[in-house]
Amino acid sequence: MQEVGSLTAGRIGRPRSFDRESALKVAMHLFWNHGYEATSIAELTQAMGITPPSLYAAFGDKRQLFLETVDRYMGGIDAVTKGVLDAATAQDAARELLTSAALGHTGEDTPPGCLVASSIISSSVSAADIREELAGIRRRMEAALRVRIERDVLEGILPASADADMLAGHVFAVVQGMSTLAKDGADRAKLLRIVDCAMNGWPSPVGPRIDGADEGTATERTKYAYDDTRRPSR
Amino acid sequence: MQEVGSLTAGRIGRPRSFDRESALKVAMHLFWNHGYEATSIAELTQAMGITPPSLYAAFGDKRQLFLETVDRYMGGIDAVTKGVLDAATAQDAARELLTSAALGHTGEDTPPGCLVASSIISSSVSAADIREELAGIRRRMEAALRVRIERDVLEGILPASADADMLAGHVFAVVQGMSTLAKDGADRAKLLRIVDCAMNGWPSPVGPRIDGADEGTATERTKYAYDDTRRPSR
DNA sequence: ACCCTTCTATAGTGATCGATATCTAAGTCA
DNA sequence: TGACTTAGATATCGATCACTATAGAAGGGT
Repeated sequence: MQEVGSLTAGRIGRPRSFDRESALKVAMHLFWNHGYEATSIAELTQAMGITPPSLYAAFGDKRQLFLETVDRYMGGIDAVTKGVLDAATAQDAARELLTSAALGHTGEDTPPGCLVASSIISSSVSAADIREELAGIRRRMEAALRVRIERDVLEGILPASADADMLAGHVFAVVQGMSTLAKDGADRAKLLRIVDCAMNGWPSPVGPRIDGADEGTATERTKYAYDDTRRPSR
Repeated sequence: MQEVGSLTAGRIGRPRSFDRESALKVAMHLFWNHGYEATSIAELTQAMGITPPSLYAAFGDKRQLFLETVDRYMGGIDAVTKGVLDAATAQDAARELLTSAALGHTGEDTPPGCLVASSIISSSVSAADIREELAGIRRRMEAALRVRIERDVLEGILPASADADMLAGHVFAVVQGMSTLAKDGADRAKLLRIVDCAMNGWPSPVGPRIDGADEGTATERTKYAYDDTRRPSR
């Protein structure tokens, strides 16, 4: 996904006259607003201030451009899964995922909803590969959370009756659903209360107290400073 | 939405050579699979076994055809909201909504996911009205559940601390999210367990026992017989 | 039988889709 | 400065989009 030539100091030939990074950001916002298929090359080039040949030369094609915006949006999917696995408890990881989603879906300077969630639904036959790619991202994140939950069960932090598959599935169902609600106009406060509601169903910890475990509700923790250059969640 | 002439016994002129009802069912399945925008007139006419002029004569245009399939899918939205308001308790209504959704999203003879949820996301500028129509359907159902919850609070069945807006929002976030999970291959058992997880967060009833209130979990209640001619949920 | 109405099929409307061939402008190197 | 390399702009590609004008086919009413 990285340009080869951009690493070399002196490029021969005419240098690019637009900023690739800011153009990518514009494209991300467009995809974020309308989804993958509903965003046309014409819209993209107009908003990015470049012509179609420049877009194709710089980003490959529409598909690659979209996947690159997704990668930028996620801040690297590994960052998300790593955050889940590194959380103090599985419950913290779940709450963190949900809260990040609620905040990310209602940013002031970003379109409502989730870039990935907005594009994962639409499924014309030609975009089946895009859909599968996005589904894979969600599955990897869900798997990370599931593994984290199972670890807590093994360590006795969560009761043995805790169903990791169910809990992780529920979390990502809520993440996905909050994106739609945000697109329909739900504000940040409502989403954060939904996060609290979603976390109410978690089994109580049974083990010893965990250092650094955060038991505060999402609505108490609106202290996040969010920008759209690095987006840690979907 | 009903044809005027179909009510009169003897129609002058050549009668329609295809079954309107079964053609509508085919169209519903296509929209259900790919969403509103990703389903083309060419796909529709081919699958329905008719030509474009016949489609437009019988159903108006693509938009009206889709809205008619949605109406058929919901079995009339009033049926859903009435079911919510008539439930024994708000908690029963919520569980019923979630269970119906989990079952409807994983029917054996129907596409995975939800017809409405699959089309509510994709939002090209030209389909903004469709999107708003679907969002209105969701909002009306959510409002019905919210009213039902507030009634239980007033009657002392739910504690005064119960947040109706939050609880209703959470339910429909899960409904929406389950549709995506189903499209990604989640099976019925997983969705039903997610329903149980979602209902775990509900506040405990504080009032006297309600006759007919059902406290069973969704996974115990897989006894539903589902067909796709009447679809009570999204 | 005829007329009249409606349906169906062929074909094609302009618009837009993603993607490019071609040519010119604008730079870096020797 | 001249040779080389790449970016940008114009124009357009074939395919597909939702939709329809036209004309022939097929039935009911009398």
